[in-house]
Amino acid sequence: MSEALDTALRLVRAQTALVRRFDARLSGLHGVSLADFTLLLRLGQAPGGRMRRVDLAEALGLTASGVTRGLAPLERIGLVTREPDARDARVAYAALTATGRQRLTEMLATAEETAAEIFAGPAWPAADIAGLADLLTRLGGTGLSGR
Amino acid sequence: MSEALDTALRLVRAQTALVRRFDARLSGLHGVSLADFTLLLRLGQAPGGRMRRVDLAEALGLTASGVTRGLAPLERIGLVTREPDARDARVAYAALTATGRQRLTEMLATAEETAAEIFAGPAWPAADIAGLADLLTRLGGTGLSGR
DNA sequence: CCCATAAGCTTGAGTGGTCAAGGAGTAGTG
DNA sequence: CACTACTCCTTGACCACTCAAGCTTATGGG
Repeated sequence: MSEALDTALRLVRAQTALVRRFDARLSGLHGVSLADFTLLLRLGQAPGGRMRRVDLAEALGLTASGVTRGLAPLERIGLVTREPDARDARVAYAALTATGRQRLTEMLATAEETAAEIFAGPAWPAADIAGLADLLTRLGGTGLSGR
Repeated sequence: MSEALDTALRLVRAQTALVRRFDARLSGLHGVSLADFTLLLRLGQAPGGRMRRVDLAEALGLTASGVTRGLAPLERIGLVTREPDARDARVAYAALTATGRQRLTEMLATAEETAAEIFAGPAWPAADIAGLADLLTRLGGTGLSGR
């Protein structure tokens, strides 16, 4: 088996472990999944705390319908609201509410902790973390702090 | 946002892109998903082409029930069979059939091609692919050619 | 020998996503 | 101004997986 295929499969495998770890922490402390958190985080990074659903989908690597479905429960619990666009009646922005923004900063703290634990220890000097981030960026996944 | 968290989220994002790409190719040419392929590949690497479901689950990063559900359609189309264990009546091995083994080698070829495309170009010297594989291995996902 | 506990597997219910279809609105072109 | 083609979003049907519960078989200690 080629190194390339092996690497790709390792990445897929590593992801499931990561996701499980984040999910456990986030759902235990805040009742949200990693997917929920990522969605909120992305909103939080957008100007005005709001984005069109289509752009959210692109940023998260989901389909439009995935976003619709993911947003629904977050609206129900009041972390996100739906806002119309004055110019274009087709678009429905997803916007962080005040409590959404507050809860997000709490979640962010535990996500940071979790990430720190994952990359803790002598096996993970800072340079390697940065190196990994760099390699992953080349893989086409747009990432969260770029665009 | 810390580099660690950013890296973790990038990895998650990169995975969805990778999976989509493999799924498209594999399902187009062979009618299987990446998950199916990985399962078959793992079986193919095991001595005798067979494994206990529990071990398969561990190797793939799934739960036991995930394996049960994933194996079912592969049994239906005759790529895998169920084999009892002489010593322990609880265990049901999953074993590649002859046609399963043959189809697997075809799938492997297209998976290799896909991986090669993904890591093609000057952005991906061999050393970086190996480096990425190494970093991913530290992340706890057991990978497919070790154990 | 019997029982308690544990291992291996499957099943029902629920979740989180996909895809295909469709409704509503916008924009460009004759 | 009308039509066509496209964009944004949602919905129904489905799929892949999880968790919790349960069944069957194994095992070790009294």
